[in-house]
Parts: sequence; structure tokens; C-alpha cells
Amino acid sequence: MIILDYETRSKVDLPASGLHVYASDFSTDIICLFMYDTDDDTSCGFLMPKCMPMVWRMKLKAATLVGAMNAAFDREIHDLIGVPDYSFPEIPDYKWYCIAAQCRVNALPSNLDDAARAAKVPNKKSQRGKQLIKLLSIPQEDGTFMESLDLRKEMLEYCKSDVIATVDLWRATRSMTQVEHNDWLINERMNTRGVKIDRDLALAATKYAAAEQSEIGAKLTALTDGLITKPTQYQRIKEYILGSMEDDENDRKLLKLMTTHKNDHKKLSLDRDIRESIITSIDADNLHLFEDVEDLIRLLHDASASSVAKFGKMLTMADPEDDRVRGAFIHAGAAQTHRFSSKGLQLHNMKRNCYDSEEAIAMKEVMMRNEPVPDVMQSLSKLLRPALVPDKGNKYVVGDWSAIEARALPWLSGDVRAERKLNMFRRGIDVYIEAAKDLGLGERQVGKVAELALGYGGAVGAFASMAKNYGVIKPDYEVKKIVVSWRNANPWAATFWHSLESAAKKAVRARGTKSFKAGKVVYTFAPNLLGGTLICVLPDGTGIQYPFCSIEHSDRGDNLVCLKAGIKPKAGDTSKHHWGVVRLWGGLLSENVTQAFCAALLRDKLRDCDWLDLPVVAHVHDEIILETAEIYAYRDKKLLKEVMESVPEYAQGLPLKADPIILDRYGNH
DNA sequence: TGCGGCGGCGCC
DNA sequence: AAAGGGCGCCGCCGCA
Repeated sequence: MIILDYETRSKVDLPASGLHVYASDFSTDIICLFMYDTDDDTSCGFLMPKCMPMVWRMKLKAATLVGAMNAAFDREIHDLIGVPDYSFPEIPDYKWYCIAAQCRVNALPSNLDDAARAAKVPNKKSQRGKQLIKLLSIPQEDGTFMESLDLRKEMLEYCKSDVIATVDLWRATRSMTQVEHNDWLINERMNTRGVKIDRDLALAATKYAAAEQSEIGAKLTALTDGLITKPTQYQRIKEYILGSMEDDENDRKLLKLMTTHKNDHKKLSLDRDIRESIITSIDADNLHLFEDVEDLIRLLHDASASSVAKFGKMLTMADPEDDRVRGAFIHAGAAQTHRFSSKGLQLHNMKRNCYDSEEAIAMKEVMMRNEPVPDVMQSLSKLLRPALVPDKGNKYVVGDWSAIEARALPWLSGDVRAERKLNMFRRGIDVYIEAAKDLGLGERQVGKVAELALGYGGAVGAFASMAKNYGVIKPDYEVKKIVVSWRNANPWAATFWHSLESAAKKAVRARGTKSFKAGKVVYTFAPNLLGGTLICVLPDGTGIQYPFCSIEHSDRGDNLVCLKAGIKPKAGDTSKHHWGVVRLWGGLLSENVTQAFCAALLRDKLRDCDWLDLPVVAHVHDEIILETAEIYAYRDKKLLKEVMESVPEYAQGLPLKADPIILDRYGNH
């Protein structure tokens, strides 16, 4: 493998516009390139526009794989600048290999600095590197680039040290399997297709949002004598409300409503749920606040739809040539479970509550005519999904699996007692009604909340937070009963939690000499990988990892712990654990295997789509979105249903259900 | 002025 | 003993 790293400069703001717009821009150019041959440990770096030495030209041509940290960046720079402008040898897409993706499948962080720290790979402080980027890669105030041979030479040194650290990381972690690498390539192809946005709609929406935001700002300013000027100034808002308090009964009630608990300490919050409960109390005449405080909270409620900022992101990220946003998906972005994640224009958290195609078009026309829109912010947020559109002559075909996690969890338990639940899915029986019956209650909503909240070891707290989303209100003592009843009706669940934790611990203790089964997954241990890595092998043969995994003894028993990619230590942290630690208890393990298995299933189906030339442009964990020619839409809808409902050999008995639909714009379904 | 932390939003 | 977790982006705020 040749591992390389490009340093570049451009007038385009990379984080704002995304890689594709960046690499396509005429102002973008290469500053330097450093390459390392892992076969013979030779390396070569040079400044542009010097020619690439012939021997390295040959090496690059002959390489089996070309690796880079975030290879998508280097690939686009190579293809769009290196090859056409500097006659670098072409590298076919399938040869590119992403070492950041390799880090993630090893459950390490995705960026070089953090991954190196977590994996204990030597890596020099990158502070100077960041300075150099600022100096050389970003235009100066007058719009021109700084030209300095000395700084360029220094940049090359920095580039070299990054490549060395990347090589070390590549060696310290396991490589992606061929299946994983192929899945990464499939994801790259989808990223290249991109997803089209309705530019006119997004433009109109940003215009209306800006006007509304300034109006809300003016109202806030007037209401609070200029202390608060924007609805997002939460700190000032909290101060304002606290400042208005006189410690009477109402204030104590308000404080109680605002108090949340996070990591064992109290915090005051005014998030949406809390605002809602405050407003409910006021409307029920249980809470009386000063008029300005009440107005403030209500105003905040109307104003808060920060999600409309996505329209702006659509505009800066879409390619001006074809209005498509590219590169929005990260293979195994979730390092714990290998689920995909989404970046740039985050397509994994688009507000569900939205207009359908006709309503969206009507709203768009209203905005184009500059007519007023009621409930501006809320209305705009309902336009987010419909702002994604198929190209002319195309349709979206969208399929999502019905209750995939609720099916996968009991199936993974491998417990005969879970067959009852699986049979309900197989026969199309409403599991939420059945769950409500099990609880001795008639309310489907309560059954639904229990089903959604209690599968992963959660108890009263889990139920309560889920219940809020569905308007279910139950006193604590009743929730406790619900939890007990649900667990009694689903005995396979607690057994599975316990056996997962037990098998995982046994695997760690066995130090790799033996594997241990829990339901349909198997735990094993790799003592020499990343400080000792617990590996969970899923039914499809793929695995998720728990690096730096060990058993810590305490007076209350043994705790299984491992490194958690998402928790960064502060700089200079020399505590016992060099990185954030997570405790692996049964509930967490059951959730991990379920999410991971569902992600594996999705990847499997994306392979089928790739094979069948079904053009996937996006997906959201349990949902696949095709953009297909209108004349093929009906055929592809049937094909997608077949793909999503066909049960793989390794998943016999798992009931899969999906009913794709054809859409003119993206939406809720 | 830039950057990281944090609170907040939203999804599965 | 008890335990909801997996993500990413925006904006404010305090610090360097």
C-alpha cells in the first residue's frame, strides 16, 4: 500500500462547502504531497509544482491500494487536480482505502490526532500544523495566498509527520476486511451521486427565516430591555429568569421544572420539553409567572427551530452545477456500532414532521410571491425534507423497515421464549396492543412506549423519557409496575442482557483462547490488538470491537470497561485511563448488538442495491432512498421491497417488512 | 480573533 | 445496584 497525504489551498471554505465543491473549485491547488510505501518503508515528499519522481510515479501506478486518512479527500484532490493539472498517474476508485474508516471499525476516533492519542501511537503536536494551514491554505485578507517557500517546506514536514502517524495507526489497528472495504467503496459511490436540493425553495426559506429571526430578536430586545437579543442566548435567558425570581412558591415550582440531572449533578435547562411542561403548568393554572417571563418562554417556544439553519447549509454545500450535495455519509461513522453517520448536510436528523410534496409546492409559491407565512419557523422546519428533490425526470423510491430493532433484538436473543414476539411480527399482529395487554392495560400508546423504551435494560427513567415523546403520563409507582410487567412478559430480554455481559466477561478472562456465545452473537478477545480488544461477532460474520477492554474489580463486583471513542480526555490528562471509558453492562451490549446487526443488514442490502444498479442516494439507518428514472420507479419500488424483505441465510427466522413508496420530494411516510 | 466546551435541536 | 444509546450541527460563551 502507498499511504499518502495531500496538503492543499483554496478560496473555498472546506467545512462550509464540503469536499466536492472544494476540490472542484478552480482556486483549489496542491501545496504538497507526501507518500509512504508500506512494502519497503521508503517515502517521498515534494512541493508542487515540481514533478513527481519517476520511481514514485511507477510505485503509485503499481500500488495494490492507496491509503489515506479520509481517503475521499485525497482521492478527489488527486482526481480533480493531481491527474489533470500535474499528470499524476490515474488511480482507479477501487484502489483507494480509507485509514480513518479503518480506525472507526476498530472503534477508534476518526481524526488523526485523536486516533493516534487513543491508540497510543506517537504523533507530534499538531498545533503548528493548524497554524500552517491558516497561513498557507486559506486566503489572506486581500484574497491572495501567502507565497513562502520556507513555510511550504515546513508544511511538507508537517505533512510527512502526519503520514508517519497514519502509517503507525494503520499498523496498530486491524485492516478493514474485503467486505468492509467494499462497503466503504459502495458508500463512496453513493456520496459521489449526491442528493439534489431545491435551491429556490432553500433560498426562499433562508430569506423568511432571517426576517423572522430579526423580528423575534426585536421582540426579545423590547421585552427584556436589551438584555436578550436572540432566542439562542440560553445563558442570558436563564439569568434573566433567575433574576426575576423572589423565591415564592411559583418560583420554586418553576425552578423545579427547570432542574435536570446530568452526570449526577443538577443543572438548569430551558429546552423544549421543559418549556412545554412550564407552558402546560401555566395553562392549567398551576403556575403563575410575571408577564414578561411568561412572554419570554412562549416567545422562545415559537422561535426555536434551529433546524432551519440546514437550508443555509444546503445552499453552501450544493454543487452550483447541478444543485447536488455530495459526501454526506460516513461509513461506520458510529465507531461503537458501525452504523453510518452523516456529516456536512446532516441527513440523519431531518425533522420528521413535514409537508408532503403538494403542500411544499404551495408553500414555495407563497414564499415566491412574498406573501406572509403563519408560524414561520415551525412552517419552515416542515419544508426541510421536501427541500430534497429528485432530478428532473426522476422519482424517489423510499423504503423503510418496519420496527427493525424491535424485531432484531428478540431474534438476536435466540431464546425460544422470544418466538412469541417474533410470531406477532410474522403474522402482522399489532405488538403494541399485545404489549399493552401484557401490562394489564388497554392503552396502545403505553404498550408502544414500553416496547420502545424497555428493550435495552432501561427502567423507569427510560420509560419516562420515551413517554414524554408520546404524551403518555403515568405516576412513578405505576411506571415501576409497568417495567416489572414488561420484563415478566418478555423474559428473554433480561436473560439476553445477562448472558451478553457474562459471555463478554468470560471472553476477556479467556484472553483469546476461547469464544463465548450469547444468543446469536459470539464474543472473543484479541489480546494483542489495541490494549486488548473484545470482539463481538455478529450473525453475518462481521464484528464490532471494544478496544482497551478490561475487567476492573470493585467491592460491588467486576466491571467490564473499554475505551469509548466519543469521550475525549482533556489535553494533558494523565489519569489512569488515557482515554474516556465506558462500562459495558448488559443493557448497553444488547443495544450495541442490535444497532450493529441492523447496520450490518443495511450494508448487506446496499450491496444488493449496488449489484442491481438501484441508485441509492441516501439512507437513514432503517430506510433506503433511491433516486430513479420515473419510467423505472414502479419496477424499482418492487425491487427495493424484494431486496429489503429477503432474509439472508445468516438471518433465518428474522421477520423483515418494508413497503417502499414513490415520492416527488423527500418526506415522512 | 479563534477555538473548544456546552447547551440545545433533531433523528433512528 | 442501577442504568437509554448511537450520531452531528448550530450558536453562544469564556478562555487563550
